[in-house]
Amino acid sequence: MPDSLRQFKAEIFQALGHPTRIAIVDELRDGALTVGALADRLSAEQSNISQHLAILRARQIVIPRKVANQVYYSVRDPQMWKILDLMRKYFEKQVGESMTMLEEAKEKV
Amino acid sequence: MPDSLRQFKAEIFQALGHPTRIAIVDELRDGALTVGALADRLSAEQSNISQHLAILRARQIVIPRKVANQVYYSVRDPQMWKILDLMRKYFEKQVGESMTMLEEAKEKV
DNA sequence: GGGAAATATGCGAATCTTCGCATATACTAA
DNA sequence: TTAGTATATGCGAAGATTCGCATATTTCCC
Repeated sequence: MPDSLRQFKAEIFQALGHPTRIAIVDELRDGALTVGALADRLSAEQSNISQHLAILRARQIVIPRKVANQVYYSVRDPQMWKILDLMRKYFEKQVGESMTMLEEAKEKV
Repeated sequence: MPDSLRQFKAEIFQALGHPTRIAIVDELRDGALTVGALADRLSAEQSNISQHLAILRARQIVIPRKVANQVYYSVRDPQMWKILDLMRKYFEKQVGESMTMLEEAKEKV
């Protein structure tokens, strides 16, 4: 794999490597939202959300659309959902396996 | 989405958010490798690779198998490849769109 | 047991991240 | 223009990451 691809992947992963940013991307599933709306929904400081959006924007994960006074953010590429959904499946599988291991351990007592 | 899932996703993404760790996971596609082999292939310090492996291990992305003197690492869940592959597709689509935009910009000159 | 090889860990320096607060900027409406 | 709302940015402190080097630990072999 070329270095450039690794670098790109790492940057995207890193951008997604924060709970608040995951939450932002998730909130945008049903369509664009303003910064204020995001801050409300996530109970976070406006400046904090704005900073996280700046990171997502820099990686082109999210794009701004200015309407009058406000800025609507939306996820640029719907494929991003697929990545999150795949990660959810991964999570469920991991949890399932952990449960199985716990059950097996219990039986051994 | 529950907070726990967000937290989990963020932790996995963050673990993948470094070029060296992407490279490690990629090198393991064809099977387990020892720490030394990884350090060789990636031209990195042994301790550095070991530290990155510790991070991947903590997130259960990678599992160690001790054989005599050495430790073979392998990726725990093959679904991890799917996530990386999806990210590659995402990359290719993004690059494609950037190229298109460049072309369009060129035509306007 | 003693020495060598493979891996993990401790440490400190440099860098990066994250947050809240204050403030700048952009736009609206009167 | 002035006041008000929405968003972005600057700043500094606290904490996290990353790296190389030195060293501890484990295992092997003689």
